[in-house]
Amino acid sequence: MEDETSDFKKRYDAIFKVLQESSGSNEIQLVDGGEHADLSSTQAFIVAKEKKIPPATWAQDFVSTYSRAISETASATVKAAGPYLNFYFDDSYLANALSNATQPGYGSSLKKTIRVVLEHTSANPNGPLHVGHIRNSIIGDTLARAFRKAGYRLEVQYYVNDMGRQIAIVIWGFDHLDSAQAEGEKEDAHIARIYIAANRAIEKDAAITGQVDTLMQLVEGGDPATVKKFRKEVSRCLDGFAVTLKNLNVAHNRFVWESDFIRNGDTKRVISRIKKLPQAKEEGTLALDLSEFGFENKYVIRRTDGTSVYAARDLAFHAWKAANFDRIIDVLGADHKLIGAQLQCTLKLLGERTPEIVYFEFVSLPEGSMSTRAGKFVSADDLITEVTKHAFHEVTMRRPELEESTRKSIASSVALAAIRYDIVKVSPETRTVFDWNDALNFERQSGPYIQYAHARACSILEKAGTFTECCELETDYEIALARQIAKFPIVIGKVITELRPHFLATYARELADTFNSFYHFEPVLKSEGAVRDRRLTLVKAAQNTLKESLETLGIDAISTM
RNA sequence: GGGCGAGUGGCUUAGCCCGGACAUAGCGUCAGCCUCCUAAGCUGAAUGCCGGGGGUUCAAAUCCCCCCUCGCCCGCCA
Repeated sequence: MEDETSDFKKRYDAIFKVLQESSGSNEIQLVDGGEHADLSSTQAFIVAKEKKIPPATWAQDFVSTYSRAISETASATVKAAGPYLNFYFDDSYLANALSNATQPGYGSSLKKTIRVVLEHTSANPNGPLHVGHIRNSIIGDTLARAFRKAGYRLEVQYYVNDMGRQIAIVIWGFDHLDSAQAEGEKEDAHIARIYIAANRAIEKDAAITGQVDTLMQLVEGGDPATVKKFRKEVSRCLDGFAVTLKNLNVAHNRFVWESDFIRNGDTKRVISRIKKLPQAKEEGTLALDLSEFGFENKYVIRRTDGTSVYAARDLAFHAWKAANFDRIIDVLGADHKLIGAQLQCTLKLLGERTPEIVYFEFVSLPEGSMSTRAGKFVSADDLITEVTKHAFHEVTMRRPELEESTRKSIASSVALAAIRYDIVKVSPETRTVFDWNDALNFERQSGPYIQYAHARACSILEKAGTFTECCELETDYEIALARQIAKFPIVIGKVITELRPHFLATYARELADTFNSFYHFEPVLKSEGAVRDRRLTLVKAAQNTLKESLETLGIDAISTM
């Protein structure tokens, strides 16, 4: 089990301390050495400035004076490359890492007691999930998996916006339009069809807006018949989402309904607390003046007619999360940045724990932004269907001898890998345009590419039979692979501290790259004796690390493809 | 108008928070590799004023200022 006391961290801290002593500086430079070394330092430049000596000279002096200390406290050697200091861990570092990496659950940490709540997806139930929504789902689900891997107690929630205007429009459509469900039509697609039709009707006849308002008042007032209708259609839409999310290997622990925060009085309670804030302004509406924090507009909490707005329910929801969890994480689209910041600011004023918010930029189509209302979107279901079809075709071309059921099973795993990886690999702040060619690409920088490396490793292990574990490495390819394997627990740690799941996507791809080079240049099954043993050990470690990486990405680690 | 984010080879993309050693990789292009562990693979080549301009620094894709372009947001919607 890796933890705060991991081998890497111990060595890092030891070297850090020596650098502190030797330079007498407050500022210590010690980073990943990349291709140069295990760790590198540019401390010489800092010291050179302070003490007016050439950096290369100081680096040389450091090596002669502190080599011994480095060796004793960090089991590492140090070399000066001009002004740069390069630190190389001794063989035990890779040997330990390799030995850990062959064990099930590699990369997991000790169980932690803090409770984390993670909210993601939370799309309005007015139509199927589309390729924009599932960016939220996949970022959120990958983070969730990384948290669990790191030993956190985690609850994943979906916040159901069941009393919004969009839903009222859907209900109006069901009441007034030809709304029968078509043969074989999925619930969420059915609801989208009615929602789109209702919006067209509203465009033609503005009077309908008044009827929609009436529905909203009825539902907030708790009119039983209206509430029942809302619940029914929202539930049906969620049933549709459940199928999509299951196909994407995305899971939630709890669906939290927005209207519950009206019913249980939480919204009222949070509003009365807000009233007491010095920033509160009651002039018909209840609103907060957050201008001292840089927010220009008023943050409205309650309408003139006494009903609450979304923000009020969201505050109640977050106050509840704050009371029950130690760390709160929300995954939201970039369009929520302003209201997210206002929410955080208000919770702070109330003295509540504030959520950490992960924002992701929009996915658009080549012809422009997506819109459920206008019916302009690529649904996640269609995406899954098309990619699976393509995957089945590819599997059949490559492995015609396999049973059809096996090919189908591989195809669905490959499709899932392609979709999830294609989305999670780009950093959240990068705006993307959905592209069928990218979605259907199963080559390098794709999920299937990483699955393929894993399948190759499995194939070798299956043919190898038993072997004696051996962690003494020789060639450059062996060492490069082991170094990459050793980084896995550090990457998991980075993903959860920085809330950036694409680090893991990049890591898994690099691990597959390194493994493929090793595979190409270092024959395993044809080698003999100790060479065979250590290469098989490496293959086992690589296979297991690829498996753990893939599974944390929510991708099946299949053993043949 | 204000706020936030982005601009990196023909296309896509990492690095930016925390400045350092030849800017990461993919697609596409070109040249190679299956009597050898799955070619969804591997090797090599060409292609970059890291949007523009200033500044800070021994050192800037990275930090600061200005400008340009694009996206999102600025509702008693959610």
